[in-house]
Order: sequence, then C-alpha cells, then structure tokens
Amino acid sequence: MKKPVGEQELAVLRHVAEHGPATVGEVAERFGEAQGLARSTILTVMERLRLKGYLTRRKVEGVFQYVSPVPAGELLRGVVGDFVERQLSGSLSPFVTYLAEAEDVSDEELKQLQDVVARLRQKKRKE
Amino acid sequence: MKKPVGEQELAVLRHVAEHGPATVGEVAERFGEAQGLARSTILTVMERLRLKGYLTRRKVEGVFQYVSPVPAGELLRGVVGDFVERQLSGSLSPFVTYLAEAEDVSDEELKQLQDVVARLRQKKRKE
DNA sequence: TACGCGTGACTACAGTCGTAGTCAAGAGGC
DNA sequence: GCCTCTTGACTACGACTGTAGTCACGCGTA
Repeated sequence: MKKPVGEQELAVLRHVAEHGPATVGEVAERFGEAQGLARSTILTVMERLRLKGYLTRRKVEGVFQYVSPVPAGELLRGVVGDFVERQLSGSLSPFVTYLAEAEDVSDEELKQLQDVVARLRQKKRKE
Repeated sequence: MKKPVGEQELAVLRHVAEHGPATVGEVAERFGEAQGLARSTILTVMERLRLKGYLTRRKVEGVFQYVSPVPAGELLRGVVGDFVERQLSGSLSPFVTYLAEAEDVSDEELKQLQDVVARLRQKKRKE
C-alpha cells in the first residue's frame, strides 16, 4: 500500500496536489521549466506516480488531466507520518528536539504549535 | 557534504551511534541477526557509511571498531532537519499538522513539546 | 604444520529514482 | 493533402541502495 516516493517525485506530486488538476504539459511548463527539467522527465515522473497510485488521470478533450486523489494537506501529513515511522521508528522525540532548535519558526507556525499542545493536553486529561 | 543515507543504512548508523563503538561482528550479531541480515550485508552497509563519512573506525587488537563521530541525538536532529528541508521545502506546518493528529504522543514527549513552545515564545518576545 | 574460524575486501545483482531521448498518433494550419 | 506542434508511450542509462556470496588472510589449536 505504501509505495515509497522519491524526493523529486514528491515535489511533483505536491505541485499537482496543490495546484489542482493539470496536464503534463502544464506541469512541465510551470514546474519543470523552473527546475530545469525536460518535459519527458515530468511525464515519466507523473506516470510513475500514477502507477504507484498517487495520481489519477482522466481524459478531458483529448488530453489527460492528472489529479491527486488526496488533498495536499493530507498528503503531507502522510509523508510526515511515514518518515516518523520509517526513519525514526515511531519516536517523536527527535522531531521535538529539532523543533527546539529550529531557527525559522514563523509566528503562524508557533501559534499552530501552541494550539496543538493545548489540544493534546486536553486529550490527555480526558484519558 | 550531506550525502544521502538510505533507510536501512540509517538504521545501522543509529544502532552504532546508540550503542557505542562496535565491530562488524557485533553489529551483525545484535542488529543484523534480529533483522535477518547476513553478516556481509552489515559489513557492506557499514563500509558505505564510512565512505560517506558517517562512521569512523579504528583498529583495536586486530579488528576494527566503528564509531559514529556524531552522538545519536545530534544525528537524529540532523536527519529531521534534512527531511524538513528536502521533503517539506523547509516548511514546518505539515509536521505540526501531523502532530495535531498524532495518536501516540507520550507524556514525556508532550512535556518536551510544551517546553519547546515556551522557549520559542520567549525567543520571539526578545526579537 | 595443517585446519577451521573470525574478519575484512571485493564483486555482484536486482530494484528504484532522476533524467531524458525518441517515436508514433492526433489536431490544426497553409 | 502535407507539415508541424502537442501529447503520450516506450526505452535507456547511470547513481544509489539493499542484499549477499566469495576469497584471502591471520590466529589459535589439534
């Protein structure tokens, strides 16, 4: 179920998930060109993603529209979860340690973080 | 400088970093056997890690002792930082989102997290 | 001294990923 | 009707990874 996704593949997948349905040509133009990637490269990557089940496509007026079946947010959450599971064997501590020394935490992120902590405490209390 | 480390490689590296200096034989016995890996596999992996600079070795009474030049904690922090950078393009939000729905946050981790938030707020205020 | 065992170096091989060229078919313009 | 552009399928190839076999060497023991 959980096929691994390469770094570049993920970048493309994110692009599609975040920018809605797109054709290969569009992705190649917007994303690929910016990264200096050939159209055929984008095509290959997207096809691989499709084979792995991370993208779906539908023919619309002759060309294929690719879409991510999962929304961007969920996608990233999954990626993080996967990472924690695989590389950190499920332990969150390293992440927390990292956070503690992170330089570039935005106000927005900090706020989110506070909310999370609050919610977790709430949950704990109930148990 | 930042050579990529595979998943299995990281597992071995962590083992060495967390259990102190060890010979290939020891790692193969303790870690490899548990994972069903052949001694030669462990050897290969450790040599690759050495070539990438993640392990150092020293001959002690005929055999090589391998050590991680960075302590386990720092190592993991680095791995996390790398992940955030590469897969999340530096954004912490996905991680925070993930945290928000994490099931298995231990008391210990939650406490750490609270401290982190407190410290970050402190830092913000000073700026 | 000959043999077996632990150790390390070298070699191998398949799978995945990043990257891309090329070819064939349809669509539109001249 | 022919040429060109866009699109998609197929093929390729090198790097990296996971996994392991095998060979050679030194040490201790029979």
